[in-house]
Amino acid sequence: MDSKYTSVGREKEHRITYDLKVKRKKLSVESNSKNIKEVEQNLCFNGLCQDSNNKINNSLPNDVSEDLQEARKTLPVYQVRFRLLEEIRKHNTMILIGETGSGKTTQIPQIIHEHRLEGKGCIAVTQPRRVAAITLAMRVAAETNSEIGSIVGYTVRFEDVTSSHTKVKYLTDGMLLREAMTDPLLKKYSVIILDEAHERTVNTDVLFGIVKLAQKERDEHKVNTLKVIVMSATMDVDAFRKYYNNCPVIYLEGRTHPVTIYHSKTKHEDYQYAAVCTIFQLHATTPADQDFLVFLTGQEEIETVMSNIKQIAKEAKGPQIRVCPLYAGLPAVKQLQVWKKTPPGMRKIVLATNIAEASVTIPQIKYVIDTGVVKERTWCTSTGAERLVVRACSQAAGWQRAGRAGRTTAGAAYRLYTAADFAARQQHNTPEIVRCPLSSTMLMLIATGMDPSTFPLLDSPPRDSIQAALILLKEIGAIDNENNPKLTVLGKKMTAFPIDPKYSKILLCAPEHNCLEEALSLVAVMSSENVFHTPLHKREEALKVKQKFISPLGDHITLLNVYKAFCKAPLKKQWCRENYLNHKNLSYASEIRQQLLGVCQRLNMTVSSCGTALDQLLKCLLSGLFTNCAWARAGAGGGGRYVTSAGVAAMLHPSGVLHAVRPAPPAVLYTELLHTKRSYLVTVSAIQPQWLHQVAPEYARRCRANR
DNA sequence: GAGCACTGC
Repeated sequence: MDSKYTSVGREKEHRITYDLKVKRKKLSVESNSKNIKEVEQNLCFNGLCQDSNNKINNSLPNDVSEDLQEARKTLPVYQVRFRLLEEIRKHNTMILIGETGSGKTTQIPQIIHEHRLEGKGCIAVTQPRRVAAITLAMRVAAETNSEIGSIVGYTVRFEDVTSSHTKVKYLTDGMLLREAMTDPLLKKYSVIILDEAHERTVNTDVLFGIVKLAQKERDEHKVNTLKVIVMSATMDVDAFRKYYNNCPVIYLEGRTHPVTIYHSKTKHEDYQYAAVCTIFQLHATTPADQDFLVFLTGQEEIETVMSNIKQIAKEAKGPQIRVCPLYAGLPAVKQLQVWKKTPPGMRKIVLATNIAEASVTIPQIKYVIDTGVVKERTWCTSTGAERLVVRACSQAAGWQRAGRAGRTTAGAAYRLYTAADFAARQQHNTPEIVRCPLSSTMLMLIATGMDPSTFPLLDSPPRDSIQAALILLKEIGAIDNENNPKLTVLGKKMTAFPIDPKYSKILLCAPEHNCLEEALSLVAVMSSENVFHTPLHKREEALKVKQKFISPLGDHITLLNVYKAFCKAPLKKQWCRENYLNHKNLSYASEIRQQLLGVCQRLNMTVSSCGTALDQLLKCLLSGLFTNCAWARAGAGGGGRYVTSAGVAAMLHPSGVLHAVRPAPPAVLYTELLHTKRSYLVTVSAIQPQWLHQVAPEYARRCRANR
């Protein structure tokens, strides 16, 4: 609450209007800005451009398939289908660039299937997100007038809606990766379409390589040919072409409404402040039915700006305002507010994180206010510490954000940074694979029979990062050595679990500690997202209700208590609301538990409970997380200061239950090392130092030697 | 005594 804005609010009589006036001058915008439409048109060639109209509408009436057929015919893709077919026939690999609304994702699989280009095989279309895979499949099933799960189906985690005669299958890229672990040649597919390639998720990047190798090998061994189509919005086409041996690139026109871009003339020191000023400047001059979308970096920032807007709105001219926060950690019920229509004469202002950039679409947005920043997670190879850093977003992200103003009508985007600033930014987001931990990915590659040192990646991660992942896998016993890694028996079992390898190690060790029952619950919760929801202004209350779950043993047992209580609660949604817990994430954890239990049963593991002997569970946790130990620093007065086995000085995070405990435990295990203002251990439990010798003797000896 | 962006199996 200590923001600069609060002080503006407190002295509102004489300051708000003054500041806004000043800002109004400063913020006057350039009108010679680019128009997204123009940019799109410049991208078209090859005679494939047609002007047309289309939108995948989620609320489509599903009773009239004739209408759907008519709608299909108006799509840009439809107009050029024969030309496209010819290209697909001629080439086994191609890149297809198409903007939003070109219809590429729904139509191209259908066109291929209508002409039976897939032969006896199946057409796979990958998506980075579950919802997209599901809704696209449903749309295409409706268009082909077929039952979902027959000709057209989808596969996502927890859900497989396909059958033996499915020919067009939408699936998440993670799902196709898992299939590749049992069949690296992906023989059941004759066409694989990798969609949203520009997002460059780890999974898509790995798939690029898997598919490339599968194609080559199938060619050499005369197995049925594999056609690969990489689809994307604008992206680094040259790099992609090179990667795919100079394959052809085809451009399709999309259909969005024109969006006018405005840049600030001067640099703003404080983008939150500039955002609030811009909001009220637009608010005073535009009709109430035109909604705003503001891009911010996170929960706290959104909450601060929200309360500032509410304060200023009491004084400001213009229509009534409804402010809607939107971030992933927000309970689903509150997220829904964003899609609720406001009464006439009331304006909706959505304050969102990156979630609104691609994951969700809000209709009726007329103005986008882009602060130009994003919060990004980075990771340090040598210490294993993670950082959340606010940094300038890429040009591609800037265009993506601006495009959100042109979904329903022509709109405008206000960039709170200068045109020169924009031009100086990096063109594309840094691919995730070069900035995240790779142990899961490496384990998966090895399980698929790939050699991590020669596997073709479009962008290679730092050598350290690969090395660190292999060392960890060796450490937890998943592979036999780091240089020419082969899976061990344990490692093979680990790959059966769709979770972090450290967590699968915990589960695999649980039977010998007699605590698989508890380990399953805990690993499921740890694999889900944060279950605690702490709104800024209700923090005290949220902390108070948390008390009843707290275990003196630490955060892990506390999480277990939360999960157990959740399972027992009869009215779960209401119970979660009362206890400041996130229902969505707890339900997700319970689905994960179900899935993990299935894997354990297939592996014939004994599911038993340690009852009140929670030491057993902590030892078991340690057997997977033994590289995450920290020891209290000798002589550090007051306690709470630790040093990790990698030698990083860190403190217990104040949100943890051990934070207030005195004397501080001499040794702890932590789930996460997070660097913000200082280094903190997050999600921590106390351990007996001798446990480390029991569960990981070799590692313990080396630690001792180093300390 | 401080704050976690977003996906996925």
